[in-house]
Amino acid sequence: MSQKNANMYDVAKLAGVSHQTVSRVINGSASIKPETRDKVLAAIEELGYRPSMAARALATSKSRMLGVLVSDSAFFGPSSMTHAMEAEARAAGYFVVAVAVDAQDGAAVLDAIEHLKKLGVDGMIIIAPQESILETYRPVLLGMPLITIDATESTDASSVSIDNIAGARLAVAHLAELGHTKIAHVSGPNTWYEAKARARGYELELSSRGLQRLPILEGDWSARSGFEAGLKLIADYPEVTAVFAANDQTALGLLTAFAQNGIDVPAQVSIVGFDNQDETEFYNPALTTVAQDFAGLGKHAMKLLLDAVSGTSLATHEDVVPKLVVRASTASPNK
Amino acid sequence: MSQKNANMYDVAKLAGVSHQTVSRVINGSASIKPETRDKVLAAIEELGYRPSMAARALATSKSRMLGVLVSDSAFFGPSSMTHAMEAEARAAGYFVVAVAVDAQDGAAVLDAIEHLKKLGVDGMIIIAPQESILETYRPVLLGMPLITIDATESTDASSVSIDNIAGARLAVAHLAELGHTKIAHVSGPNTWYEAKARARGYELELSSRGLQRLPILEGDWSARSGFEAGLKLIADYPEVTAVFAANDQTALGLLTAFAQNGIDVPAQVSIVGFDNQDETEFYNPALTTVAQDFAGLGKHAMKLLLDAVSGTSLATHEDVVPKLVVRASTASPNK
DNA sequence: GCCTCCAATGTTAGCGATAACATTTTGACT
DNA sequence: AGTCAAAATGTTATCGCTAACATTGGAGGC
Repeated sequence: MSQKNANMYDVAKLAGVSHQTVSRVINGSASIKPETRDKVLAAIEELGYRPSMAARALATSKSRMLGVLVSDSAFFGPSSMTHAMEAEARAAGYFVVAVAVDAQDGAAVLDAIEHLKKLGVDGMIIIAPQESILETYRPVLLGMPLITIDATESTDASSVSIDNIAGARLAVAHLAELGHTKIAHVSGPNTWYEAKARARGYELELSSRGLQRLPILEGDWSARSGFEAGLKLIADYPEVTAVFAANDQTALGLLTAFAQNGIDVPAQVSIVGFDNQDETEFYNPALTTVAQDFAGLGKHAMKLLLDAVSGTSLATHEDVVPKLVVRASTASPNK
Repeated sequence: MSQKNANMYDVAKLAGVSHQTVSRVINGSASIKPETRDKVLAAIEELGYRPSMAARALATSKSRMLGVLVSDSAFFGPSSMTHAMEAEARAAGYFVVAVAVDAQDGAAVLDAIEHLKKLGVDGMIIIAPQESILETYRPVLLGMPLITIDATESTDASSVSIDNIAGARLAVAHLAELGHTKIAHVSGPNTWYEAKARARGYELELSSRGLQRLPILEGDWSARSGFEAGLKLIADYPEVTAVFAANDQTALGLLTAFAQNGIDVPAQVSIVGFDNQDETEFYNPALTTVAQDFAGLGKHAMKLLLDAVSGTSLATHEDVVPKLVVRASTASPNK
């Protein structure tokens, strides 16, 4: 038994045609007689032939590989997003190489991009949660199809974003409509686009309603930072009756801080999160939050990249609009 | 300006040497005069030359790409695990292509494996949480370096596992030592190795202590299933004073079910989770749970694969031992 | 029946690296 | 200085595919 994998010539010989004909069959060329195609297909089957990606890549200078650069801070969104991207790419016969790095670490990001270029990816998606990444490294990526997922307000055809401002406004509007007037915000780190956009949405909605803006407490997306912000709120801002947290984990920390201090949510304080992670429904109380369609976003971004790579540029900018999920952590304030 | 990327011959010409010498410099061959090396390196730098992975793969029949097959049920562990793997592989100059599929769907798994073989990966890691994957598809993978991450009791050199049985026993022992005698278990789906191993550990620890074994409630890892199990426990097993949940999310559901029914945790019922996700510290009350080192596991698995692929087989089976993190959700029962 | 044209297939030449072998330096030792 | 092995470098073939051009064989027009 020959261990060596069959190549195109082996298939050609068995099928009694030239290797080029085999190539044509594989690539679905138009002018192939059905019976020839069948012979070739049978030979392929018999030999268990699998085309060599390496040889194809060498001949076409297209690797059919796509790079995805993710921030490694293991948050909820990116993981479902990358899975969706991978599925989409795979369905189109592409391969995804995802690289996770700390977006804060410029050298690491550069290194990761270099790594992907070394591989010879045909295009890239960069999930750019922080300002640092985008502008600095764009030059390095010149000439390469690139889609970014960010929270900027750009309407670039090569970017996809969730409208964080709209999402934040949704959350704050909900609180305002319940009758809250002292609404605080615990933000994410303000080096992050998303954190800034949500904070911006918070401010915009407040001012459009003529409500007083309270100091924004800066967190770091973690439950711990939410917890600490909660303690500070209790100590320094007793007038606050509602808090908009930049993400669900922060909201969880807040929930715990209030619970431990005997403050009832939502009777005394209302809390809204952001992301709608699976578990939030079972927080105590169930969390009112802003739902993001991460998977949909990832899928859309990958479609754009696939378009760009294959030349059929249907690329359009799409703002994914988040929506509010009202649960038990919000109520009208006790006057 | 020439758009075309420089190749090895361009570098050779600029450096005034043969292309083979360039190849030697790149691959760190021993017999190269330092000054020649410097000339070549300078030329590489000047041209911004990057070796073509495709050409190299074709010539060596090694792609330097590794496949990782993950279950797409987006749980906590796999994501930190794959990140750790990717980092480890990248440091060794390898590329990781991760494919996420529903492990339950046999056709999808086969398809994913086929996808990776098509790419020509040099080896694979399969995170095999369910029985279905492993035995069925091993034949398809013959001859390919393969590391599995599972929860079996095998001590195969090509597998890595977290000792779920030991972890479960830790949790149950903790409860028993607090004085609990009626300890219930809410398991994961019993098609999963991990779920079965944890249930097994639960049973083993109980019987080694001569404690009564209660019916195991089967959940599906979700907070919802934990919640529902909690309601059933309250209705049907009022004698239960402690619950060991198969994972943290299930524990969260339990926490909520008890809270909503006015049952105090830990005063009336103690709860232990499994995984030690970041947020568990801020559950209300803070969750006692079994910590798993997912990142360490992923890193170790990748090291094994790298060894296997590069021939330097130092491969050893390693059982990663989880450890208990005691927090506020467990206490001695009120007699 | 001959020519044209097009569909179907074949032939040859790279893509950019490494492998294997050939050749030229170099330097140590007589 | 002359010899010879070892070190350094060069040459040629090859990996498995696609691109580009070349060839063949009928179907249809006149």
